[in-house]
Amino acid sequence: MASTAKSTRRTASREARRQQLIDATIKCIARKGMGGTTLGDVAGAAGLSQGIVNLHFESKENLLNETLRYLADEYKTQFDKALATSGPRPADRLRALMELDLRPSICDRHKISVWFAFWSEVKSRPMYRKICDASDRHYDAVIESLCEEIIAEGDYDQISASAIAIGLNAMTNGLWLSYLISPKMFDRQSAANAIREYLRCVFPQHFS
Amino acid sequence: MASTAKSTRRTASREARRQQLIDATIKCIARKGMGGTTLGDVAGAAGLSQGIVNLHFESKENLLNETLRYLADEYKTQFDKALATSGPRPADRLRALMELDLRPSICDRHKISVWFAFWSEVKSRPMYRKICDASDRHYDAVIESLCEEIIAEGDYDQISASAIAIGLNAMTNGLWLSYLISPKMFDRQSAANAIREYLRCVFPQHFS
DNA sequence: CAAAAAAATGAATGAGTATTCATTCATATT
DNA sequence: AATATGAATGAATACTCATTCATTTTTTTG
Repeated sequence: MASTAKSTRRTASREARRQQLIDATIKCIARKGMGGTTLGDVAGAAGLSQGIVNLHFESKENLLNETLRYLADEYKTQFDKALATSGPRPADRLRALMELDLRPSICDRHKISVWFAFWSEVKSRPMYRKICDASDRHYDAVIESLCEEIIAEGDYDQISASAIAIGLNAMTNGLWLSYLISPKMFDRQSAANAIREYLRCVFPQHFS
Repeated sequence: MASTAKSTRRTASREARRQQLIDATIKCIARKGMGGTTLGDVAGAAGLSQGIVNLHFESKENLLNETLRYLADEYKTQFDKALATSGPRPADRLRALMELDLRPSICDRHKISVWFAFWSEVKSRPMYRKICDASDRHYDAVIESLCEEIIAEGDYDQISASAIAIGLNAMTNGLWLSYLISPKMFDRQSAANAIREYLRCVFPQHFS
């Protein structure tokens, strides 16, 4: 069953329980899609009872909002950490960010399908857009300023940092989609190749 | 409306009715998301009655499969046409394909959100994957062989046609996502810039 | 034109689902 | 040991939605 391994406690702190339910939600959306996920499924996956989600989250809508917020926070944490632990040179930092998106903990088919589930409803649920938009702009800005530094360092003329940043960001998201649709054909390896080839062509002095 | 202008006929050919319902489905998914779309909504959007979908499609599952198939066919038609009407040189043909993905009839926020809705359920609905996977591989193969021709033509060393094709494909899909999430910030213009910049760096002799 | 066939309607059905709430139970406090 | 607290349960409720089907409307056929 699902409630295993945790402990023999039947009660947990409010925060622990909420996190457990968010984890279960992610698992269910990956397995059955956003539309196919019921509160019963979520409670079941968490090894808990029927009414538990409403007890901790009031409504399904709220649970989904919090789940997206968790995914966004989780990504931001890893993003910041990747930047913090990377070398000082802008090329190293950019490389670290690109590697981040292909790390197994992030480039995981289950999680990717959950991201797409939320993205697909961005148009009908303003809250989803709000959460995604804010983060995305931030990542774009960071990558763009790294590109600017690299351009300033090297002998690169007539290259638009903004266009490169937008393209890089788009490429990583698109590679996730390829992996989601054709996991056999587009593994992490070929995705890494595509990004490496891109960086090699744009910034030949820095990436070779 | 869809069936208007023709005549006062209240009945339409089987094919016309099916298409009308598929159009209504696309409209509903764009407006309310995949999960929020009911058969009542679809019938209403088509200006027809409650049971109409089951009459023409047997089941909701069937309607959704056919809708995805229609989207895939529609894209394939435009893809083939773009290739057919483009110049003979591989660089021109590649440019034509890239422009295709940014054409308003394809890079339309409603339609994009529907694509994402289907993609997000690829993992839980094998049929969706089957439909998407086959087309995607074909487009990748075409783009890859164009890249190979371009590489053979020019003085490009150590460039992997496969990696470039995968990257290009991923980038266009990713740009759709950016447009979906931040339509104000990522318009067609900046998307076109990102692709142009990429091609300029990879194949400088052909794209400048 | 009459009869038969086909298309469309929309009310009824029943399965499924989010939400509520009275009750149970584990834990902490006295 | 007795009491208090609030987490958790799971049956009951209210509601939504896909599907069915008896009936009506339209088209086709002989």
